[in-house]
Amino acid sequence: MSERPRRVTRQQQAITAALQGRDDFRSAQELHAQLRSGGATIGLATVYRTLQALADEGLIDMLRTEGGESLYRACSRGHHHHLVCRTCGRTVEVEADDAERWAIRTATAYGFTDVEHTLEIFGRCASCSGSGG
Amino acid sequence: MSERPRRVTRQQQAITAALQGRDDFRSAQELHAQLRSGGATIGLATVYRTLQALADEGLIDMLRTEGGESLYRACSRGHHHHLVCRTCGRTVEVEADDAERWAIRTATAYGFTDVEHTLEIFGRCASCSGSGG
DNA sequence: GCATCAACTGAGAATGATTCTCATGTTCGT
DNA sequence: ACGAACATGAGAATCATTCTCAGTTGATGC
Repeated sequence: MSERPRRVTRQQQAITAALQGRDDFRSAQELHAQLRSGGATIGLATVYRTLQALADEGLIDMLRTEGGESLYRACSRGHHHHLVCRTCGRTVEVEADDAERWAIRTATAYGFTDVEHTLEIFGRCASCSGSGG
Repeated sequence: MSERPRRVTRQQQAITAALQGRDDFRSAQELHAQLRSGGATIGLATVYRTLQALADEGLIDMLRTEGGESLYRACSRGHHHHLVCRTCGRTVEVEADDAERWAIRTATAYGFTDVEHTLEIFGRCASCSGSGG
């Protein structure tokens, strides 16, 4: 349960910087491509490792698309959830205190411990609602 | 938006029967292995196709594990969510009317339409809490 | 019962994201 | 600067899922 010491490397700084620069979710693959095209020398494995480690420590935010792909984003506050536009990918951070409490209460009621939950809302945002149907 | 006509084949019946027989979630791979070891002649692709088609029509229930694997189960009622034990895999169906309403309300408040959501709760059930920690 | 045709099937290849391997490169403590 | 442990990265390996396409089978008409 204790976090291991982590060395400060050029690659990790590059990843962190790339995340800080923007506020949209990106996959490890995208991030890797962007870093490479930005001149950085970094391997895909390192991007995956670093993103997972950061997400693990709660330093960045992660969500999984319906296609099973993991997306990452620089994340601010503690625990929250996302409203994702399935057309343009825009995301809105939402706080889900109620839903959260409900999840924990429900799980506890059934005798479950060590409870975690995933909650993502997918839809079409106002800008994209007009187009395809 | 209209469901295509579907022929009644031996394979689909086998899959449906296998699902009806039990009440736990299984992956397409597991289901395939079970059908094969049960003497059925069925291909993996068919299992995947059929499960997806059934889930698509809402005839069976599907959830995605944290590892990104899709699990299926014969499903009764309409929309609901699951409480999954991460140790023994036991699942409890829970109704999440409140959480549901919250999700829709929140999404609508942000101008989103065509809203869907995923909500899974993972934890350790009472039977498994005693063991490993 | 038999022919016909389109939908269904299935073995294996293809795909695509993620993880693993392990030799090499870096960081950190001294 | 030195050494040792940790990090890196190119590419292979893994693993679930999807695709391909020729052969099979169910539904239908006669």
